[in-house]
Amino acid sequence: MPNIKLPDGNQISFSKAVNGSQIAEKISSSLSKQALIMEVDGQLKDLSFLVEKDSTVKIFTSKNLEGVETIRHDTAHILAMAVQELFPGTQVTIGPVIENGFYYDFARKEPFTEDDLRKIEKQMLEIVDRDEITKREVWDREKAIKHFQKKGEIYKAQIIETIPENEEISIYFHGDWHDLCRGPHLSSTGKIGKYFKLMKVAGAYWRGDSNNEMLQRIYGTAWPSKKELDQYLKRLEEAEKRDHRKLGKEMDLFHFREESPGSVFWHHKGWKLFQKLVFYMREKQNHAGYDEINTPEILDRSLWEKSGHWEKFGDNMYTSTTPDEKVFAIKPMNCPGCVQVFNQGLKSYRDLPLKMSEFGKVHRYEPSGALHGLLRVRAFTQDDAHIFCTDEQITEECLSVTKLILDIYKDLGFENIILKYSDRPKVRVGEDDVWDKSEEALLKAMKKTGLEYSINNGEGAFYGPKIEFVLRDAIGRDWQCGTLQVDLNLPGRLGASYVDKDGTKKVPVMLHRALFGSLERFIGILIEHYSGKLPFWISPLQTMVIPVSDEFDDYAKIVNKELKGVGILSEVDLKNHNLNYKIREHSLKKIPLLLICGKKEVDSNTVTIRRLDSNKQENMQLKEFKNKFSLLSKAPI
RNA sequence: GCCCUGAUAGUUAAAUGGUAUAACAGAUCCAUGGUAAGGAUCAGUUUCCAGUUCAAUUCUGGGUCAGGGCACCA
Repeated sequence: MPNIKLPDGNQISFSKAVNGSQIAEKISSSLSKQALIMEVDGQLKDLSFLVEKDSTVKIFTSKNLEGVETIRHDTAHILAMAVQELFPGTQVTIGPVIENGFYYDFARKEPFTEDDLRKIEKQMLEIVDRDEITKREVWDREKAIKHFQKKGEIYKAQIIETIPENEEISIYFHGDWHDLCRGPHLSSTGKIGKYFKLMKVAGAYWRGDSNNEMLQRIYGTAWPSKKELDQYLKRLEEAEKRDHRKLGKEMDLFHFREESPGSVFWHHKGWKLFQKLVFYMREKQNHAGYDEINTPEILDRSLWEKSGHWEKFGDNMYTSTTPDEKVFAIKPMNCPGCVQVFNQGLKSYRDLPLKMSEFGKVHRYEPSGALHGLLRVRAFTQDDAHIFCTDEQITEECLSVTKLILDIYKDLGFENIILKYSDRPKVRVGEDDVWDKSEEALLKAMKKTGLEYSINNGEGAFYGPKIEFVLRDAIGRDWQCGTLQVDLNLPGRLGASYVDKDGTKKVPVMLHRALFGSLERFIGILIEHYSGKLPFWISPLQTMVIPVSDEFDDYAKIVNKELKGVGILSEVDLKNHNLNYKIREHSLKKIPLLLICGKKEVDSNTVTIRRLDSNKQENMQLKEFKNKFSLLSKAPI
């Protein structure tokens, strides 16, 4: 006699055990048609699950996230089914739901081709049309392992072996085809609908471990309706349009070449953008009490051995041997050099906190497969700083770093920030009790910020725990940028000390922090966030002066010169093209303001402004324009 | 580093076992123009190194780099 409690508070009583479909039908006939999956006392279940005792039940349709995810999960299963029908002998492994879709990993010698994907899609549609009923069975563990081993499904057998003892081994059937799965699933293959697409094939290690064999992963997307599928595909297209590698080329900002993979060749405009950001940061940091320093790029091996980098970070370091056989390393981090600056001269507790900033260019030998435009390079400039302080000052300094970071992100148009906290990694230097102290101090500071955070176990730096600042861009992607690390190890290893109140020498705490992280990477993110349409003050070319015809070249040249004179980044286009042509060209190059000069402007000593992405015309006295926009062209400090 | 896919004027693309095709950009000339392409005339050791072949940009092998992933990470 189960009493079923519904989310709206209503209760329905049944005279005997009922399944989800029957409950849905009782609620309304339209719900029974749309029902996909249900939740019984907080656990997701198949609609065929029999509810025997009093329970709270929620029914989900494709309007709920749970429903959509089940559609994706089922689509992954049907993908596996289709692959095994078309390519017998292929082993199935795992096929989880991911954001916007799913993937399935297969073990098969021959690679899947693009053509194969289209064939598989066809087969999947056929399976949907067959509308095979889903059946669930619970098997004995040993029976299941033997069964899958016998079938040649070695990976599935391995998965079963790792399922905890207290969990059921459930097998889902669609006709004869069956697979190990926790479930839940839709009631038949027809329920997933036809709005899915296989996107790409990729390699992926078994269990995500690079020591294991590589499987073939097929990625797919699935949605409840054609409209949603089309919207998703459209969004992907839009994201491609703002790819910083494409825009960087079009806007003439930078390029890469074979002679130095992962290192940027900055063109003039890209470098201007870079310098503007550095200038802005420098001012911000000066105001926040930092002293800028600069340290060598190449340092003797012995320093890296002392700091621990040689042992813990050596695989990522470039080294160099001189003609006289000395071994140097090109710095992968700025910290050891900075500690050496701190070590010069005696420091008193009165000097602390001492904040030293450095725009340090570092080199890291990243795995070739990791390189990705500006977002992952081998040579990059950090807006780095190291804060030397006492134990008691840690929390306050961490808070002031956080404030600075949030302030800067806001100026650059990012307001949506989350924090990620990472504690001690496996490969590390220092004693555990020192780590205990560092982790506690950093965690305390982070909680005090009141911002949303998540915890990543084991992902700290080798010398200390860290907070990472993750910002969300205009199209909802997350980028990890700033970082803040508490380090109780390196100062001691490199012999840093200060004289305390009582006259004894003490080892200072060192905080490592970067605001953008890497200037290169941040510029990549900025370009994508703004689709190349950078705010006026950061834009490396702010105005283009365009004469209506060559009769007005002289006036255009004067305007250009006057704008440059007040610090506006301006150029004049005297090429032999008509006005329409030039407007199109410079709009595509994303120049914020086009200034048109013709007879009207010459006679009245004005310019006509055309803003990027607007076809409105705005006439203004040249003098007024200069006053207004020279102010706007400056960084907001 | 690992898996898959690629590499052709400055850019984006097309084609072919036998002289490589176009658009745009660039240069020159004509048109002197009012808010997203006005018209005409001029350019590649087809990524590198081998091999097969009378002949390779095309087929085969290798290198390098790039793209999509995995692993790694700012």
